[in-house]
Amino acid sequence: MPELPEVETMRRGLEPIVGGTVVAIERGPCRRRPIAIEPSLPAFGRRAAGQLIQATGRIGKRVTLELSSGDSIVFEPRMTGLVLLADPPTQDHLRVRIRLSGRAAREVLYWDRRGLGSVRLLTPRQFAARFGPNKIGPDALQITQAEWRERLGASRRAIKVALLDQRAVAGIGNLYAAEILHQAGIDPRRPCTRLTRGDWTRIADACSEILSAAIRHEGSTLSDGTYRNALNLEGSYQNQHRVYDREGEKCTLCGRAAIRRIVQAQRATFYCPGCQKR
DNA sequence: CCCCAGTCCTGCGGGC
DNA sequence: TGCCCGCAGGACTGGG
Repeated sequence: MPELPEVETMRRGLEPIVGGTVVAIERGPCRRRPIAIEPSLPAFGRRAAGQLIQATGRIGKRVTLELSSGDSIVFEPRMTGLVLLADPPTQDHLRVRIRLSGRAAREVLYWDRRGLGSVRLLTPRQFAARFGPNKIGPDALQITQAEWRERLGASRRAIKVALLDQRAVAGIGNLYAAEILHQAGIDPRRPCTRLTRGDWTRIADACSEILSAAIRHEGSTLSDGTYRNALNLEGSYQNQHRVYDREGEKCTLCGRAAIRRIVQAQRATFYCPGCQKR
């Protein structure tokens, strides 16, 4: 968390600042260990100041602002980062403030409780090096059925583990991997090599259905309450989860089996042994 | 190619 | 009731 639906919701919330101009970037009041900011703030400010924000974008789980200079501001929220146009949840974890001029919001804030995220200003060359096709796979909302098979079909890894590989497909994290496989009716431990053409079709369909439904609900705000959209409002897709964090509960799809929790690649995996076939 | 453990970090909830 | 420990997992690294 946040994964593709949450990051896409953040991006959409930033649309009002398109057409605005960057005035300055400065550190927020947070006095903990600083997050990764590149280049250092003075250079960041010199290069970004005066630039028009031409568009918002998203690369997997990162939000981007495309500047008229060709440079991009890239926010990577990791576990607890938020990109905000509204007041942050606390002042204490407010890391970066980007002041703007123009019709809409006066500033964009980057807030991050755990501070694992980053804010970067990348030249087109740096952008291409970090996010080229050899570094990051097709977006989970764009990937075609053929690409699913081509990119993952030969892997001997368990399908759940492969879904988390951002070089294979970009944007899926632990929560949505569980929900997608449940919807597709596939056991998370099944090796990719043992998936049939029909399985890949169901994964492709489940992926677009689950992620677009989650975007419609503005993402999932879990019990820790961290995730918020750009206006600091909670999402509601957590109410639609069928397996994630529901260990022991009866599956709402088959109505019979209890949801199980296992560990794969050091991460929790939730699935329904009744609905999801090996 | 793939796996595992460790790293960053904070807040919380389980257990005693 | 209070305190400590372990867990949450996104991206990355180094060793096997």
